[in-house]
Amino acid sequence: MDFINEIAALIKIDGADDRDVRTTVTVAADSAFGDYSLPCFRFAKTLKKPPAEIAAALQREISSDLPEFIERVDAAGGYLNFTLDKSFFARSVMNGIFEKGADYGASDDGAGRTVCIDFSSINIAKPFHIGHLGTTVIGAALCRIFKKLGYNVVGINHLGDFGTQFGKLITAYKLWGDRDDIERRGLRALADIYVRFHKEEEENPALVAVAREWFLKIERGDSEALELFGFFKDVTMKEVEKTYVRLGVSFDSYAGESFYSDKMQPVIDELRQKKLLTVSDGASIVDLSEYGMPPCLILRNDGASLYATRDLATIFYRKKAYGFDKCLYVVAYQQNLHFKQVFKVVELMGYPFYKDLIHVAYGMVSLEDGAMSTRKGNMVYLSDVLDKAKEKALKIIAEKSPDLKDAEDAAEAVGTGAVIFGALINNRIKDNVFSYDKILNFDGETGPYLQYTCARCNSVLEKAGVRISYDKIRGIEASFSDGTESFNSRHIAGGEAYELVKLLGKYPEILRSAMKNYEPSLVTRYLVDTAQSFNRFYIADKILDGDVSVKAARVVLTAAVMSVIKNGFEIIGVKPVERM
RNA sequence: GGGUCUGUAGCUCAGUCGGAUAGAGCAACGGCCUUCUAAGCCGUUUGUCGGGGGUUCAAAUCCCUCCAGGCUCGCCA
Repeated sequence: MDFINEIAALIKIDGADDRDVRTTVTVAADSAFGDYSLPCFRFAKTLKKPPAEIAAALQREISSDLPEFIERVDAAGGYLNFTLDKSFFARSVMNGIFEKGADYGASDDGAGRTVCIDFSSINIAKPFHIGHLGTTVIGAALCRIFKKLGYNVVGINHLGDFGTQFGKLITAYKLWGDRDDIERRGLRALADIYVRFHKEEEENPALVAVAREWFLKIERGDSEALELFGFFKDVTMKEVEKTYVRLGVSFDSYAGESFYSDKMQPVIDELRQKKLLTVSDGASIVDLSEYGMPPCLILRNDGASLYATRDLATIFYRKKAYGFDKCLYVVAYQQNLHFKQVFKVVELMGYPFYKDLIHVAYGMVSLEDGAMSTRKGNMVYLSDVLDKAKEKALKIIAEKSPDLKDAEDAAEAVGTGAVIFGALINNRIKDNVFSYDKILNFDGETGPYLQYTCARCNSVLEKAGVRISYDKIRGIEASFSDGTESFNSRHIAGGEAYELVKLLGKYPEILRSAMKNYEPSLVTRYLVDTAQSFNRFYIADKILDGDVSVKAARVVLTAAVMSVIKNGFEIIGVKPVERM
């Protein structure tokens, strides 16, 4: 139940409408005050009374007829503080978690609505590096969040599989390529000849003309060119798929740039017909000066299409094919202007759904010694990062849990978990300087910390003789209580236990907020808060101790924590670990 | 120069549609394993919330302005 709304409904203030009251009710700054508060200062003017007096008067009114979910109401200075009935509240939260299990926090808010999410969008024949980590895990998390809230989600990997770069690659391959080497070393071998091309090009500019020729051959459907391009694409997809599997990421569509190469002409025609296209320096542009933006380039002076042209074709195709209610682009903020321009052009073309196009921008990754560059071969491969993280996890396991079975699996989960967590803990707009020291830190606010907490829960539950899975969680409370009591305030008397219950109750709201703000870090951060709270509880209140009913309640609470953490793990793509 | 984002503890960051003493983690130092996983917990220490104005009963949060940094500004994507 929504306690803020329930509480707001109790409060009647002359001259203030219900909405004012509802938006003023807040979560209490400190549990010592209560659970929720109404600061009365803003009503002082209309009521012509000091805030403290208003609070006191409201306190008298409301106290006379308290609903069962409120234990007490206090006036403190200008604040009116509400303390919930802990038993009622805890039961309400626990029941929600046990009844819904894996569906806790789910809703049908998005029923009948479709959202397209364009993310990861790697380039064929180029390294899958740490720069791609952000878009990949943020996009995947957003897909899961929207799905959980009832939306139909289409995850799209908009492949970079079009452009002169492929002409360059074929040229390089014809000159120095070795098919066996490429089959063996994959993207690294392709990167090598690509780098070499750029080096040799400086001394031999004629190579560029050769590259252009090869790209034209691809476009014209020349069989050799297509065969080679297909080969590069196969090599790429085979290799990146392994990394996607490790990250737990999948897509509904891989339609990339080349897919739209024959879908641009109608857009160009429509722009012309709507008199939006003007010619400037030989190029065709949409003038956006009226909106304080540089022009959007549609056709080069040689008539070739551009990035924006393809993005427009993509938008109209997706609208037609999926009928999206929202289309998200999880793309780095370097392209802020590009998307602003393209969306503006859609608006100028007269399509109201321009409002549903959203650029979910995220910060850039750089190396400690500067920016990454494919051409210079200066980059960190994502698969290397995952490998090193696993290796480190394996080392720690050997130290701390030498008897662990399935150490390999645990290390893979923990290492990958650390990497994913690192990309999802901060607000997505923040820049990131990559360092192995940082990403391989497993102490404090990290993925392994969350997994460790999960393993701790699991261990307690095993000792308690409870095997937890979502479908079985429902019976636990019954089997552990002595039959005469259900979850009540005595069981959560310790401050830590109650704080934990409050946090668990917040999860559904966190998911909604993460969706609204396109911000998976809210979920990650919430999991950290919950894990911290559980670990404090674990130390403060010995779980498998005390009388039968207190013990039962604590075990139930532990099961609830594990359930919610696993639930959150599914969202952010971190794998739970039973032992580590 | 225009646009835009960022600026909070030594470092990395939460908190920002205004609310009660500004919070975590890392790093440092000191405690806690006679048994629910010490990848943990507790304690100590550190703040001109970039500067200055303004609005308000109340500002890290809203407005103005300045400063610093990132990104971006026609034929790459």
